[in-house]
Amino acid sequence: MNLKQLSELLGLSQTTVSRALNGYPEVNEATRERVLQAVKETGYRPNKAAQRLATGKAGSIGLVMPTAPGHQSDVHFGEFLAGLGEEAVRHDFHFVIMPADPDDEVAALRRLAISGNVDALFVAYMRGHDPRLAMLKSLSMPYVVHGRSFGSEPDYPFLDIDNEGAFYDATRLLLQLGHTRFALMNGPMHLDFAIRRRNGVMSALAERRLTLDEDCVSHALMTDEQGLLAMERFLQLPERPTAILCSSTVLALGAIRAVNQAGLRLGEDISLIAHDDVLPLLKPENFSVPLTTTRSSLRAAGARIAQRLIGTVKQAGPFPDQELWKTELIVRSSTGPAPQRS
Amino acid sequence: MNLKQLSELLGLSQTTVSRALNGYPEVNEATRERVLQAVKETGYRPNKAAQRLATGKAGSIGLVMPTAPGHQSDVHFGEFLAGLGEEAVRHDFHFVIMPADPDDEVAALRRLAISGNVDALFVAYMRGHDPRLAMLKSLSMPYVVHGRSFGSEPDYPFLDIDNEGAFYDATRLLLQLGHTRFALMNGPMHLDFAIRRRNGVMSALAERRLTLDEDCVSHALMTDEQGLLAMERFLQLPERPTAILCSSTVLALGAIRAVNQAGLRLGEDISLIAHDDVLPLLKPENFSVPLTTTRSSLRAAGARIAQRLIGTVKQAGPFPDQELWKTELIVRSSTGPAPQRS
DNA sequence: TGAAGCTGTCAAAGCGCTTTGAAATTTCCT
DNA sequence: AGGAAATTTCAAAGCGCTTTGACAGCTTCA
Repeated sequence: MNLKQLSELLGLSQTTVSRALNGYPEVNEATRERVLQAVKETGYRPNKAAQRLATGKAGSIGLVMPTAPGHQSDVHFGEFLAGLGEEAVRHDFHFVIMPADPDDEVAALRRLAISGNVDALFVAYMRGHDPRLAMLKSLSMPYVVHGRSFGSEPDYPFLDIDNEGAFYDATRLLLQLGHTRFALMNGPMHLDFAIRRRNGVMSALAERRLTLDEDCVSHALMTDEQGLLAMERFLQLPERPTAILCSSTVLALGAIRAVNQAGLRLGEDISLIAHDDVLPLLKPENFSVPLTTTRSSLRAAGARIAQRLIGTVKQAGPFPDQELWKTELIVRSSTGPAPQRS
Repeated sequence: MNLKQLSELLGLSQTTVSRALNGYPEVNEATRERVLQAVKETGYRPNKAAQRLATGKAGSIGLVMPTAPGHQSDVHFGEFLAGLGEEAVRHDFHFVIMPADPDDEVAALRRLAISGNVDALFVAYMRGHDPRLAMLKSLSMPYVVHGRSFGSEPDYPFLDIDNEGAFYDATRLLLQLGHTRFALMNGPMHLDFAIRRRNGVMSALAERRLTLDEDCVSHALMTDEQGLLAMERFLQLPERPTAILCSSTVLALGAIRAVNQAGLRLGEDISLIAHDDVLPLLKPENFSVPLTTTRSSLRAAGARIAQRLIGTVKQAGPFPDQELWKTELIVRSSTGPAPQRS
């Protein structure tokens, strides 16, 4: 069933039917009713590809999903998608996901943009000096970046959390508790958030003339296994750190296992603060020792970005171009005063 | 840059250029070279919407993502997507994801199919007597169901794991170890896999004239929090179960926390077998007490389904319509002989 | 009563691509 | 050399929708 058939059925022109459907004012209310009724009866749905071709609008947001055989999937991606979806479903938008090798991100993003399949782009997994930025600017298609790109001029639309501030505050809390030996369990080194979090830690330490030893930093995928491994390494250091900053509750999971296995007590021998993306499957308050965290909902960020993107496409008023969300520092039991030097 | 411009630039007709691009044999090799060269120089990309309109093929797989404010996102969804993506990227396919309220799945799926945006559908989160099945059959669009629908005639293309067999085997192992008091920590009751796993447990128990008490079954979202809560409930039962079957390693995470908090030892006081979807963020072998599991890679299932779907769209040979994958039962340390009756 | 202004409807063009069927050109065979 | 066959190219139609510009049919007002 297409427009033509429907209009023949009604004895109207395609024009009128189309207008009736799209809410144009110049069509008689009675006629519109009749059309709407027929749509219900026939189950007619406009062909999106044709609509897209005619209007240039597709009602969709494009994103690139990094994937490859052996490439670990990322919980954060799913959670973020849920946030995007929550908002998109309200506006009858959908997503076009282009899977791409992580090494091929720039090209994949360009393909997606040029394909004419999407109205706007969402970009994540930002790196330092990210090469996608230049391409996006040349594209004349709305986009929002989740995160930022360290080292690039911040002249693009983004939504980010204050990673540096979060880890600065967390570090200060631990300093106030008397800790002096710190370790950082971070995400992959090339990613922007990892760089900023590290900087946050370092600048808080610098204020006390402390430094972060190379041995006390781990950059790795954020899985519980990596958390376990990193923590085991830290614990074997001659000068064992007592304060751990951790880029994800998933990493913390493994880290805590290592702490337990070493016979140490969390919140006493070892203090730990993790960043909490508010993943529904892992609540910091339910850990056997509830976790002190810096918190910011990944899902909320997704919903907000979808809102901005869809709003821009629909030309529904201006949106702030750049948003920096503060994180909350929530103190629970995994942090405590530094143990007396043994 | 569109086809017309490109062909004018080359002094060829649109037909010839189109054919050259799409690998038709009736075009001179020299001409094809020239066209390919021009494409490189101009960066021309065909408009997908137009292609879709003309051919009826979109190069995309559609799926519905259940979402709503407050609706928990699901790790399994992301992992599955990674599997689909891994295969799709090889064939230059993409995904169209339609977010939809979980109560609106049937309608959302139909909208997606009729929109003309996708060539094939992937359907998950199957329920008992799933109403989507009838709709899919009426659709004349290829689809593959992940899972099955308990209570419906299995006359549709699917890929499923042998949930019943997995939990039957797991239960038998525990029976052989002398356990008699069982509990099952399952996913949401209406979902097909939950029904089958429960049946697997019950039929193994029935062979020994044992039953599964209502109090010893929990149906809930598969998060660590629900695992914790369910296990706490089980542990307070007057006749405490000693053998726990668990539908996910994520649930197991919480469950084990509860076991520890109760001062019980996993693998001694309590034996536990969990189903392992091979989520990259949670490896059963890294648990403080490595977990005995039934294993089947969700990601591999995703890749296989993508393969079938894409193959069907491209008419690349017939695929088996129905696949039932066996799971592996991997014994680690979380299972042990039943403790002596105290 | 006729010009002017609304309303509601329509025919047709156009979005960028593929594909059909025909035309132009080249190659082959007798 | 002459005609058939094969090769290469093309013009035009069509995919299903939106939108422009025109046109009837009614009101309205001087």
